[in-house]
Amino acid sequence: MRTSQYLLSTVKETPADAEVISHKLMLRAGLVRRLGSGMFSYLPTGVRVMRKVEDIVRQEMNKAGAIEVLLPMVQPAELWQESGRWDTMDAELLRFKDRHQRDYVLGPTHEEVITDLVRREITSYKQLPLSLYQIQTKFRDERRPRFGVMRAREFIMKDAYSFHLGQQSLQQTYDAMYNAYCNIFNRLGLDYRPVQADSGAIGGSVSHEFHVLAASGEDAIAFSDTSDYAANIEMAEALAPEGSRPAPQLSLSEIATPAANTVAEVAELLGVDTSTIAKTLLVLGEADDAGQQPLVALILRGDHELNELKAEKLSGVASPLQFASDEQVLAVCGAATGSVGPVGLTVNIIVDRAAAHMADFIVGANKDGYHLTGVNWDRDISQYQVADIRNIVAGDPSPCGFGQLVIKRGIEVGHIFQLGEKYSTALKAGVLNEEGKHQIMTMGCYGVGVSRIVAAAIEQNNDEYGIIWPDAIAPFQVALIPMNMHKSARIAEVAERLYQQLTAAGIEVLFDDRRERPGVMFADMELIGIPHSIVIGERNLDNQQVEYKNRRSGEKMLLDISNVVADIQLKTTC
RNA sequence: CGGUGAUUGGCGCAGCUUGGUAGCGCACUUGGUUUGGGUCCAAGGGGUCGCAGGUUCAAAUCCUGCAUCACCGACCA
Repeated sequence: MRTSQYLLSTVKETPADAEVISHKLMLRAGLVRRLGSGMFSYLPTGVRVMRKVEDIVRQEMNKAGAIEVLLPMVQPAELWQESGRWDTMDAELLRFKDRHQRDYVLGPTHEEVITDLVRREITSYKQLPLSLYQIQTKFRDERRPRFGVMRAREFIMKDAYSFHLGQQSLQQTYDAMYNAYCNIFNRLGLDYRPVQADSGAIGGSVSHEFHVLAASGEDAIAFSDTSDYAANIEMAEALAPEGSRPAPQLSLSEIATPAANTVAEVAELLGVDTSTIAKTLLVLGEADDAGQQPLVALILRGDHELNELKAEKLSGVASPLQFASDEQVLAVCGAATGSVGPVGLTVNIIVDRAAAHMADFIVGANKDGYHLTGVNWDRDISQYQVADIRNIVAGDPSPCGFGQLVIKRGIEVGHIFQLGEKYSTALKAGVLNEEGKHQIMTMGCYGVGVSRIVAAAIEQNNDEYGIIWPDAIAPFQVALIPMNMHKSARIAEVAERLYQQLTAAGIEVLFDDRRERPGVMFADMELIGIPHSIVIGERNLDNQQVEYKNRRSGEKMLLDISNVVADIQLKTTC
């Protein structure tokens, strides 16, 4: 490609609305332009990168035995009513009507459509297992789109769905997909981790997320410092502290804590560490037969945070988790939220494992402006159950039994789920099994955020001059930069010749044939992040040489013109 | 959805307090100059100042409403 016949669209100044580095660089390097909130046009360079990512994903999907399809983005509401998600999904599902006033949705995901397709096409167990995938545009009406294409409303996703006669078959495909995902991210040249995850609203049980590690990531991931264990921070189990609980030393007494309502305020007032205080959170319990929701008290150590996901999974706790109102708190314990405590409380009490290990601790006195000190389990509070309801913190022992947890941030670029029969049951998608009986299929689903990968790769690979693409997804492999070609016939001749030779050898070259000064060319090629560049100048031409420079390492060397193609082939393949 | 802020040429911004001819840098066009790291000089084109209403002799500027966008949070996963 010649720059004179290309749309470079690089800009010097960063548009004001970009916050994260990938967004800034995607705008400056001419990869995307914003059309509206969370919607982006892809310029030629952006498309080239996206195609590279798609090709790798496509190859690995095919290798894993999945077959490519293409499903409509506009989907009739009936299917979503049939699965139940028409009612359960919130405004993230974009709904609209056609000219006949029929309801439609803009597909945020395709479980409904694929399950409908498969239930019509597949009738026998002999046709299973079956894996289908597509690479296509999705639309999710995010409440707050941000970080450029990283959390856009319209984005490109690879979504695959597998259909099985039973769990064992699903597990096999799930494992194959897991490996395919590892292959994908290895080939993309990204620093990533598979982590255990919650399956959330999509449904199902077993689930892994694939995260690209980056400080700007929206998700927190917990890793063991000595084993392979990695989990979404919401999923990581907080183990009970080692050893037995210390014996009570102090007797129960009441202390005035005027104007101290938070754990931090109480700790400061009393001159103690927040870890010696137990905080009591009142939430709604599960509705009983009469529709009443009794309150439930959740007790945590003062320095720990409630994990809402863990809490709402407990029986007796309402899901989604809902905190008690001020009136409800007052009615149950006779004090405002700042002074609630478990002593004498008549509701069900669920204690975090770490909090259950405390002795001689401090709690609210259920009396405004007072706390209790020297509180001890069993002696002062007899009825309670213990559960894991907190977020893990760095330094906690790893649930796998090896090492301590460290917390890093990641960008979720892939997510695989074992869906089970959630959608196949709702849509009555079954086959005749070996006994000739109708049997509901078991499903898995597997997503890769293609456009998000582009941004994530930039988050991980950039410097003060711009993007540094991994070779596998660079828009061009080589930048060919002639110095003042318009003034030197022999530079023009060498440049043209190298361009022809490299292109003929199947190498993607961006030949900067603009009549620009050298500095402009260098700056643009570095901003775009082309991994290898060749500078042709009078300086080295007398020796029949050109200069090579590596974008990532900064390594420079002289290449003989006669060997350029072979040398570049070596550098781009290894 | 709550909070904060923004909206002036393609991009980045000033002007608004104190109403009176719409400006700067980049980019673009033309000529010259320069040529191994975003040259320099000169000339030029391009803006109903987000929209609607109000106040005023006069509104980019003051008032009211609306829209759009971004950031923080919640939500989602």
